[in-house]
Parts: sequence; C-alpha cells; structure tokens
Amino acid sequence: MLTKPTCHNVEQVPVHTGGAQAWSGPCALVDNPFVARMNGFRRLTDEEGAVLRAATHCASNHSVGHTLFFEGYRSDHVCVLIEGVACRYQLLPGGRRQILGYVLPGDLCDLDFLLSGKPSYSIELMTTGRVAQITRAKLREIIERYVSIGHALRLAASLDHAILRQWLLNIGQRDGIERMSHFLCEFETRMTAIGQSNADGSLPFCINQSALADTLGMSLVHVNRSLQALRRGGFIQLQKRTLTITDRRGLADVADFDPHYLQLPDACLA
Amino acid sequence: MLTKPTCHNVEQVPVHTGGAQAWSGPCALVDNPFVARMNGFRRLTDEEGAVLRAATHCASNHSVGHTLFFEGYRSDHVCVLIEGVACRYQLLPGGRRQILGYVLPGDLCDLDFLLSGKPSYSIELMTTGRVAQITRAKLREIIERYVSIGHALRLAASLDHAILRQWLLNIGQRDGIERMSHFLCEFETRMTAIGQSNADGSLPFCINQSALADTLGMSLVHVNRSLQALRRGGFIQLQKRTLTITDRRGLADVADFDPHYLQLPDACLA
DNA sequence: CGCTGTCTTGAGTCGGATCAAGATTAGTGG
DNA sequence: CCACTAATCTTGATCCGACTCAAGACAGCG
Repeated sequence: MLTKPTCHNVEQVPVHTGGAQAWSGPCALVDNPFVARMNGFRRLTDEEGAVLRAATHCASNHSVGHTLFFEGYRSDHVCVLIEGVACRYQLLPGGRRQILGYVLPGDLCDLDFLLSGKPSYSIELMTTGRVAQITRAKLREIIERYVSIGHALRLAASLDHAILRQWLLNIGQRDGIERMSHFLCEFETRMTAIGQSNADGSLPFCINQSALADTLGMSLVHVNRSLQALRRGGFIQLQKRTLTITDRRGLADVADFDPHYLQLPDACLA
Repeated sequence: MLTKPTCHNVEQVPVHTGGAQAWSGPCALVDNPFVARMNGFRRLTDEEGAVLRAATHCASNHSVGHTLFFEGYRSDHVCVLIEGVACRYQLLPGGRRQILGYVLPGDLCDLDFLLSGKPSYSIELMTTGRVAQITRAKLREIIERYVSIGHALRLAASLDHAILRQWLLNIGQRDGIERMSHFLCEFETRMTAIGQSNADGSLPFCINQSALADTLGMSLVHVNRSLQALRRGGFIQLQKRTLTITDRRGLADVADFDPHYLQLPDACLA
C-alpha cells in the first residue's frame, strides 16, 4: 500500500477513461455525501459536520470489482463510500452467492463497526468509486465526543436493519415479478433520496441481471423474464445501465411497496 | 388495564393450567435473564446489574398469542421478554405472513428502540410468557448514565442484524431441507446458549409447522415433508413440542451451518 | 365426548430452475 | 477505427422442487 506524505491510505487506482462505468452523480446538498447523509439522520452542528468532513476528506479511487473488505478479515478501518455503488454479499459452497444489501454514496460500509469481530460478509464495488477510510479508534473517539454523530450512525444502522427485514419478507413471500418490482421501487427511492437520480427521473443502474439474481434469490433466466414482463407491462425501461420507472404507481402496486420503512420519522431529526 | 399500588403495568392474565404450554425453563446464571443476557454482551458492574434488574423487576404474565406490540402502533414502552418465546412478524395482503425473527428470554423486543417511529412489524407470544416493560425515556436515561449497558444493547442489536442476514441467505439460496436444517441448528444454538435446553440435550420447541412455514418461506405441506425427511435421516426427533437433535454434526453439514455469526468475539466482553 | 387445532399423506399442477445456444454490447488491443 | 474477446442479455425447451387442493388421523382441551 502506497503512502503519501500529507494523507495516508491514498491508493490511486487507474480510473477507466471509458466513462460509461464512471459514476459522477451530482452531490447536491453538501460537497461530502457522508456528511449530508448523517445530517439527514440527525441535524449536525457546524463543528460536527466539520469533524466528519475532515475524517473522510481523504478518499481513494477504485475500479469496478474492487473488494472493500472480505468475509472473515477484519481491518482496523471502517470504509465510507463517497461515490459509486457497492454490494454486501456472502458466498456459499457450490458457488452460490447472496447479496445482502447495497451500499450507496454516503453510506458506511460496516454498520456493525462496534463489534470488533470478523465480518460475516464481503463488500465489493459495482462501479468505479471513491472510498474514504476512518480508523475504528478514531470513529469511536468521534462518537464519544459528539453525541449526535453517534446517534446518526445508530439511526443509519436501524434503517439498514429495516431494509433487511423487508428483503426477507420480499424473498420469503413474493413471487418473481413482485420481488423484482419491490426491489426496483426500493432502489429508486433510496437513490432519489440522496440525489443520485437524473433530472428526467431516470437513474444510473449498475446492477446486472446476474447480480439481481443473487439479490432476489432467483435464477438469471427468471430475472430476465421478470424484467421483460415489467417492460412489456409498461412499468419500466431499462437499457444501457439506466433505469426509468415509467409507471411508478403501477409498479408499487405490483410490489405492494410502501416506502414507509425507508423514511425516518421527523422525530428523529429533533 | 389494571393498576396495582406497588408496581404499575401488571396485568395478570389467566395462565393455562395444562402445563404443556407452560414455559418455565431454568434460569441458571442469574434470577433475571435480561440481566444475564446483557452481562453476556458486556461485563456489567454490580450497580449496572442492579439497575437493570430493578427496571425489569416487574413483569406480567400473558397467554399464548398475546400481541406485545402491533405494526404501526408505537408505545412509549419497550418490552423485555423474561420468560417464553415470541416472534416478530409482518403481514402481507392475501393473508401471507413472514416471521422475521424469534425473541427468546432475556431479549429486548424492540431493538430499534432509538427510533421513535412506528415499528414495521408486530410481536406475538408463541408460549405463555412473562414480559417486563421499561419506559423509553427510562431506558434512554439508563443508557446515558451507564455506558456499558448502552454498549450491550447495541451488541444485541448487531447480533440480531447478523441473524437476519443469515436468514436472508438461508431463504434466498437454500432448498427446503437445507433451510429447515439451518433454522433448527440456529434455534438450538441460541436456546442452549441461554440455558433453555433440557439436561438430556433436547429442548422445548414451541414453533408449530405453520409458523415454520412462515419462517422459512415455504408451504405447510413442504415443511411437514422436510421434517419427515430429517426424521427419517436420523437427524432429529420432534414430538410433543420437544426437539432433539440426534445428529448435530450431520444436521450442520446438511445446512452448512457455521455458528460463528451467533458468537460474539471475546473482544466484545472487554 | 365432541370440537378444534395440528399433523400427515396422496395426487395433480405450476412456477421457476436448469440446460443450451444465439444475439448484443462493452472492453481491449492492434 | 476496426477486429477480437469477453461479458451480458435473450429466448426456447425441458424438468423438478415446491405449491395447491383435498381428506384423513391425532391430540389436547373445554
């Protein structure tokens, strides 16, 4: 690992010039999506914002497929995704894989950062991305000093927990098309909430059909057919890694999607 | 709701005399399973233990099927299960139900107690049980005052989170028999860890086949056949609400069960 | 002793998996 | 800028695990 004088831990990985894979969505609210995110959970003071900004100021670029951390290997750093999309997953013997969640810009990769044990899942970038790292010790220190930040992080973990419950419900009880619809609704809602959707309502969609299969617990072929059905039904458009939900209401009806679980009650912001 | 002079919130519900449904497992470590549980996450001082014991000293008895709290209805109390087993679940239109987790003696029902929003799931007793209630405000106060307790509660939430991830993996990637095996291994491990298994290694098993179906996302008939297969294979015995795993190693192999995710690393106890 | 909830078993059907091959698109190097 | 290669996406055909429907067997409880 290379070490630069002013800022350690910066590993400059060659960034592809193609552009299609690049992920430079707008970051409206604040220059630092992590700060914006935390601020959304709990109103932060200028000082608190500054502390978080400083802690994640130094980020490194990585290319598609880069593993942020691997099942069983614990590092003393916690990753914060600044730009791009990553997925949390776990492998099974037989080559099967279950994707357990998606990490979006501003998200902390490891929400169980309190536990110092080995993580039971891996995290991998699905796009090129920027990743900042904070020492566990440093983060703990920050939390102890700034109560609001600790609170915001706990709310983030709670939200993640809620999403996981919905996924369980989704996979456990719904059929292919319903599952797919629910997932697309959720993903769109999350991306929009952090300002990652385009002006025309479409959004960059970096998840290929194989990953969708591992996300929804269905076969690649069935994923393809479910998507076809949704396209034919006029619910979505999906081409060139761009998703447009053409009938949001209809799609939500198919999925029985209720965004309630993604929204933090106002009371949290107090 | 009846109110007694010395201790409010005690609602004496008639307890069935049959006995089969009764759940009076041994509570080895400490007289209060909640304190024992928290102490397992983080070594508590005598004072901290006393505070938690006092807060949950007053518990009320409830019969099978009692709903501790219902989706969408927020109370200003947090429940702690002292005795019995409960399940967290969510309903879907069409009468479908997904069980999202089991609450065992010593567990807090609402791990997202920080969020003051409405819960997106319900909790129901599967046995007769004893339940203590703590005011949200009181709990918050305790956490602020006693750092270790807050830490223990967060670890409990992390563990719950880890279990949820395994369930997702289980339902998403494994077939009927594997799912069932994995669930039985997990349940047995959890129950044994809190001293709820019998001397001969068997354990009280209050989950009927219909609930297993809603837990594992499979049909009642298929649950029955999977259990038959495991019985025929000599892996388990299950009769009269008592489960005995006769071939623990074999069952774990079938399920690819690795209890690692249920164990908190020693570092946590420090 | 009869009612009701739970478990068991059989038979038929279907959603979704698997297998296989071709069409497209993106990425790479000459 | 084009050719080559590797992903990714499509589509058809076949098969099986799991669901549904249906009926009978227990067992616990009032």
